[in-house]
Amino acid sequence: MMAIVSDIKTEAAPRRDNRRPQLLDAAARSFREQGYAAASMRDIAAGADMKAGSMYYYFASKADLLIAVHEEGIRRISAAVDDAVALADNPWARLHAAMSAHLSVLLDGGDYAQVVIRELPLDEQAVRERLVPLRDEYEARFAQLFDDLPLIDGASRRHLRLLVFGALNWSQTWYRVGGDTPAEIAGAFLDLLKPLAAKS
Amino acid sequence: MMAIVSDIKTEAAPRRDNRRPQLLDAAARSFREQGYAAASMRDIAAGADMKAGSMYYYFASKADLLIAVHEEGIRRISAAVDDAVALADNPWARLHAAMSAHLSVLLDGGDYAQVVIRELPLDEQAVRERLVPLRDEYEARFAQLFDDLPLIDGASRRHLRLLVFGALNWSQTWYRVGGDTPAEIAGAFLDLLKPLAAKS
DNA sequence: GTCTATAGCAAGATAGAC
DNA sequence: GTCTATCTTGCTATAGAC
Repeated sequence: MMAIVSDIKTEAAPRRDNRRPQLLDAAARSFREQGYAAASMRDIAAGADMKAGSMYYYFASKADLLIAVHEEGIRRISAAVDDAVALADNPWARLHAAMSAHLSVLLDGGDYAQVVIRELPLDEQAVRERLVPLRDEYEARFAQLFDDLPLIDGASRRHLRLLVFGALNWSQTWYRVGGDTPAEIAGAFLDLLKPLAAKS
Repeated sequence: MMAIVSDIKTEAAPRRDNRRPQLLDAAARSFREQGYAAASMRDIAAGADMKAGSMYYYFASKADLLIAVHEEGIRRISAAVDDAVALADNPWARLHAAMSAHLSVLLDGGDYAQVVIRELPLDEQAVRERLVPLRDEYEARFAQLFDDLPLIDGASRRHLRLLVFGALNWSQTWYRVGGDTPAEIAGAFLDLLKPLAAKS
């Protein structure tokens, strides 16, 4: 009997942290639109229909908010890339799938991924130390994909990775909706590099 | 007689705008180290051994300071690339020279060029409208260099330019002094694309 | 949990003495 | 030209009522 009452109480308890997701969405949007330094806690709170003071119930500081946005952004883009890679069955197809997924999330996938790529606060050393490992862990997937490619002798896998990954991330600056799709961009870049494939 | 006196006075007059260059240097350094939004006018002034109020004699606003830094940065990197290109005598050599010069200025050339590449204030529309044409004019040089390459059929010059130029600019994020030199990076990237050269 | 109110501070910019 | 002093505004973060 007591156990039943206790269970009912647990089930009926209001969910905690109910509005944390909206707050995080609003933060991601403000950070993307204005940059981390220029975004204000008031604006972020307003984006979640909240007053500035209230958000400190969920996040202790603006830096914590940025870290949480990065974590969520990395989680999303990692999942998208992993899912896409799993469907491909050879090294070049896996790389193409990963590039397409990376670009899709970065260019059409909302605010989180764009913040991850663009916002590394240059001062605030403590924040950098939290965020850089998140990025490195994500990028390690790509290093593996490049290592697995069968290439002609003399091709530098490291420079190939830096070339491609840099170009993908820089695409934020020139991409426009209505032009090439992410999959087309990834395909066009890879076509330029296919001559490096080893003759089988 | 009067003319002579007048000439002497003109010649003896103190040079105007004497400390504008130091101020610009200090601004470039602060913008690079902290980002435009996070840099403060007080810090910039202190970097030129000046008080904050004094710098408004030279620049009417923080935005004007950023525009002036961009203009000087574009001037420097354009001159470096033009000089390097002039010494090369075929399309691939010209592109390699341009890439090396671009990277040298960007990676080892001080604060101005890094600000040009990295700092486009996301809000402040009026500032963007001043800065984007500066960048576009610079980038047009590279478009010409790619158009001049003799390539095998089917290679997209536009995507090749986006691939290479993006990778060059992104190199700021991974470049470390003591690793590859700018010329080596440019050479390694181009080696990966040489299979696209048309058979002569 | 969310609010109002505000502490405490730093920012960009201006005024006027020198 | 450069200074000091200050205006005005906006910021992050906190306190305490509800």
